[in-house]
Amino acid sequence: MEIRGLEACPIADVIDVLFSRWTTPILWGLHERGRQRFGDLERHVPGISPKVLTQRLRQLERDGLVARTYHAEVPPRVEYEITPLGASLEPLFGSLSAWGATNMPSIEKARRAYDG
Amino acid sequence: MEIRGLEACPIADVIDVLFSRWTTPILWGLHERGRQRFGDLERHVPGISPKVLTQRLRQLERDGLVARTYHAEVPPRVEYEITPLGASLEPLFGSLSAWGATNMPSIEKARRAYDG
DNA sequence: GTTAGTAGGTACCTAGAGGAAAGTAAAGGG
DNA sequence: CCCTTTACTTTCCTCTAGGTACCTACTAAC
Repeated sequence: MEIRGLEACPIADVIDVLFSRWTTPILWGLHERGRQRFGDLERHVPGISPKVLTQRLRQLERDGLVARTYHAEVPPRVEYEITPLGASLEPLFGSLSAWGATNMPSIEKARRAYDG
Repeated sequence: MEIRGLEACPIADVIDVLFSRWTTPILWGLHERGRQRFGDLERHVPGISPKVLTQRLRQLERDGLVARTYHAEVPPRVEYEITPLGASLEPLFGSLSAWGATNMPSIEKARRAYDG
């Protein structure tokens, strides 16, 4: 990773894709409970509105991280699932989770020290 | 406190710490060019305003990822550097960068397919 | 006395993200 | 003819993050 000379952050675009608001809870929900319908996601991602859930799912679909399957029934049924590209995030999220488990206590300690 | 779906996503709090806006360009700049002054950061993080740079530096300092050193001179001189806790992010950012290098082409391809 | 140079602080304002609530489509059942 | 269900879509509104511009303290040098 020799990006010396580049002033912009080289992982900025990756972060935009992976960590924009609501994306990780959605991906996590799909990863945890597998393929599921719109209403299931709405129920399991606490606090999200249907408008924003639709927006984020469209974005994830456009980025190829989530696949949408529409069943032309009445009432309509739509299923979402993680694509192989989305599944390739698993080790990344794993190390993120591991870093958090190791270091979040230090961060909270630093916060208490700073605030006190 | 921001609601990102805390109950549903176990890495939500880590993401709030590491990937809130402007934090990674700042950390990257400190990592690339080492200890530096406020004005240097302002120049090297393109587009950031002094107000927000101050806000983000205070947040990073509070979280223990960045250390601030104030020199009581005239004119004042303040230096920022990454702490060991901040430096522990290097492998994480490395795998993030690697994932991007491997998969961003797939994402852009998916976007073109979706748009077309 | 006034200017330069640094690291902010503060007041004001705007843009845009997101919330709430209502509307839409479709087919079958009553 | 209306009701039901689902997955949105649309409209309206709010709220806040962030931008702009100006203000501050401090001393040396001119």
